[in-house]
Amino acid sequence: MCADAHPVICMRAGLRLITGKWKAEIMWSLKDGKRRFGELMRAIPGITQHMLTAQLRDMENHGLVTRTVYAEVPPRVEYELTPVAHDLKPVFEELNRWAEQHAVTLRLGEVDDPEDDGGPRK
Amino acid sequence: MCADAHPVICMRAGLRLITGKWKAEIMWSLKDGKRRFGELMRAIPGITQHMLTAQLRDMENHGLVTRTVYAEVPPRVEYELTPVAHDLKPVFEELNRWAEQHAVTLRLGEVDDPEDDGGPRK
DNA sequence: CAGCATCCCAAAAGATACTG
DNA sequence: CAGTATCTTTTGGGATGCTG
Repeated sequence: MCADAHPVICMRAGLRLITGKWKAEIMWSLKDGKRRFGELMRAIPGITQHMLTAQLRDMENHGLVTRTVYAEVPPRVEYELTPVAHDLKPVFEELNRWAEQHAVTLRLGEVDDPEDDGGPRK
Repeated sequence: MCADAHPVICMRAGLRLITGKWKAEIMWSLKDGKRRFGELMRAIPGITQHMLTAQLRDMENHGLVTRTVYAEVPPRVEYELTPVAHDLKPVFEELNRWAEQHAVTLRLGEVDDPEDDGGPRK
């Protein structure tokens, strides 16, 4: 279905699923269990409602998260990673290892957004 | 320098370095050794000169490939992965494993480009 | 609370033509 | 051969306002 082509084609398709400015952080925020929409907003500084909604929908369509709506007032919606998404853990672990190991060489500090709100880096 | 923030921030920065429609395929084409510009063009169907040049320059700036120009006529330029890029192998291996394992669930066949040139799928 | 709708901008990617 | 230079298109991302 995919492996009949070069493996790299399959891989590239997979890579696209976890690509996007916020997907990694969303998954990171969900790795320990369910989270509500508002919790995610607060857990991910800088993201807008629009983007959070969009990326969650995207991930939902690709089977990476489940969305559960509770018929209550006020409304409550919970998101949770699927087993498939949890299976990505080794990928992220390897990536993290690589990124930290070569952070200096890669000048990772300069790669990402200059969204420095003036506050200290923690 | 990067690990002082949440690990996910560092990882996201690293992820951006290998993100792009062609980077994975370029690295794949270079994994067994040096290649000339024209060889890469032929090895990566669909890529344009413009994009190949741009991505190679980008990767060069990030220390993922080296570019060697030979003063000959006709000109010859060879590209090669750096050790840092080779170190990405485990990441790609895990990603590939994940993608192939869940190809059906993720419907990876529908994710990527519909660049079906009319020929049969293999 | 958890969104959707709308408009807008910037970055990524692609087409095409030209060159040392 | 291995690129540059332009231009156009596509995509991703963001700001703001409204709503069940």
